[in-house]
Amino acid sequence: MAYWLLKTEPDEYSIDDLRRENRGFAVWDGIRNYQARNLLRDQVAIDDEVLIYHSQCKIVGVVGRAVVVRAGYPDPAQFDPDSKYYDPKASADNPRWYCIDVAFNETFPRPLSLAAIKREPALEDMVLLKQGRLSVQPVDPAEWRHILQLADSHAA
DNA sequence: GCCAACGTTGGC
DNA sequence: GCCAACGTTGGC
Repeated sequence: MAYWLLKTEPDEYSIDDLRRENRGFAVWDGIRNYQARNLLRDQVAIDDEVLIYHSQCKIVGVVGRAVVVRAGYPDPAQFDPDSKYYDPKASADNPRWYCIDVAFNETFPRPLSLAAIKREPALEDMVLLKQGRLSVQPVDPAEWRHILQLADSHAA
């Protein structure tokens, strides 16, 4: 059982979009970075828990959480010529990119902003702060607990 | 919109 | 395999 952080741009796809998914889950596709791909393919497992992070927006930060309902499998978008995620170098025999399925769990009463995360000594080693550009990243169990506590205390 | 950081590409 | 050029990400 592991913890992850997934980035998304809310203008493209937000946690509200995830909450409203008719099927009850989203295909987390379009990840086109090898380090993130390796995590999706090799590490992320069903029932792992996920922080949803909004980037490139007004309030940048962790906005809620979700759960992995299907482990890594080849991203169908890479085979679709009409998709912006199409990759002509990928084939069914030799897929390059992987996706997972995630289901909504909760939206925090208030987002935990990046600025607030940076203020927490307990979170100073988060991959988020060390490797800013990775869109799928591991979260340490202690970091996970700390973040949920902060999110709870914001509810008061 | 700017710009720093970082990932990818391609010539050699 | 190096490294410069280029493209993208993402905070501000």
